[in-house]
Amino acid sequence: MHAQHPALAPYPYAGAPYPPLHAGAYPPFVYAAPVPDGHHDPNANGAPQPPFLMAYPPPPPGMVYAIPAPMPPANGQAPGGVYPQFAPSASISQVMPRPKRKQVKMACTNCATACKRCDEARPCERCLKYGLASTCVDGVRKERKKGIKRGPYKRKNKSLNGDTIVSAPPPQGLPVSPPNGEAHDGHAQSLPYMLAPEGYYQYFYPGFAPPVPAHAPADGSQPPQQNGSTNGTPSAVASPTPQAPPAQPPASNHPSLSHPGVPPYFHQVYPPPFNYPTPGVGYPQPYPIMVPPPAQDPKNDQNGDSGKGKKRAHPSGSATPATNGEGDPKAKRARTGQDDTNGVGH
DNA sequence: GGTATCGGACGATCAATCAT
DNA sequence: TGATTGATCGTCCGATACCG
Ligand SMILES: [Zn+2]
Ligand SMILES: [Zn+2]
Repeated sequence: MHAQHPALAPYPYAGAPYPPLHAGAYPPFVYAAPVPDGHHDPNANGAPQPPFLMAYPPPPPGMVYAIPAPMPPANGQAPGGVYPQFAPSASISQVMPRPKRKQVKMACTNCATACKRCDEARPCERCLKYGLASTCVDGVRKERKKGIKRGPYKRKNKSLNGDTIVSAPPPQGLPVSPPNGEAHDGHAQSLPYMLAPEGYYQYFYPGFAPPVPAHAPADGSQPPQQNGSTNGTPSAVASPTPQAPPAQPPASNHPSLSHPGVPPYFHQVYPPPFNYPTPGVGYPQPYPIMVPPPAQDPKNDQNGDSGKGKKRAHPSGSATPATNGEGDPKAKRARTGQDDTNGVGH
């Protein structure tokens, strides 16, 4: 009930893995390249003129920028600080990576059951809020299956430029994985255009010609994808540098690069600004033009989830897990290791 | 208005593979 | 043996249903 939504508040809990939205230090202004859409007036919606001057939006809830962040309070709380990133939009999505969602290592049983965000604290925020503190404990991770055969791997060699050359696997060794080469969801292969500084993730702006010297397109034109199907999907662009992000556990602290006065994003190529008029003024609505078309490519949807929303399976009239599924939590997570639906419970 | 439900995307982990 | 790949498992977003 204490809706603490500053401006687009993320999550209630303070120990969040991502830094607070500080007005001043955060969103610098950046330019988003005009949408190369050829025809169809971009301003038709009242969107700003091409060289959009925008500020970085506040961290979308649960999202984090995949770049170093100022260390959190260090209260033994959230493991890592990562900067929130922003949700790409249609045009942007072509080159933009999507914001990364940070997850807690282990959600408490209540949150897990309810499929809601949890936090590191033990009576987690949510449980506290709903008075479930007493039952707020983390569940038990099931052990991963072993002895599963896998078939040949595709090797991705990298050139100095960071291009990834995928060497196709044996023609017939059809592995047990999706034929498309795509791991499972859209986790596309990364395509490093420009190596990010150590410990940083790779990021790009759409249509943004990075200050790359001459041979920019890294020797010719190396199509970003290896699957050839996703024409530059968001996720296809940046992902943690494929080759082992050097000095940092993917999820957390980013040691170096703490420039006193200069916010980290300055050192880093950032995701395109979403469309926010001005920071601190509340965020009315993103400019329409940036909004991606309804779903087409399910994998491409905004936050990853696309056409969500479903009908209730059963009238909750029965043993509905009281306040968050304490009722029969485990029952949901019955499935194990299917493949497609990922071990999702429910 | 709030909370509950839940499909499915996405993140993180780690065993199987592969290169050295 | 170390590095890399990719499947598995877990988290949780976000739409919808239900309830007071
Ligand atoms: Zn919790
Ligand atoms: Zn809890």
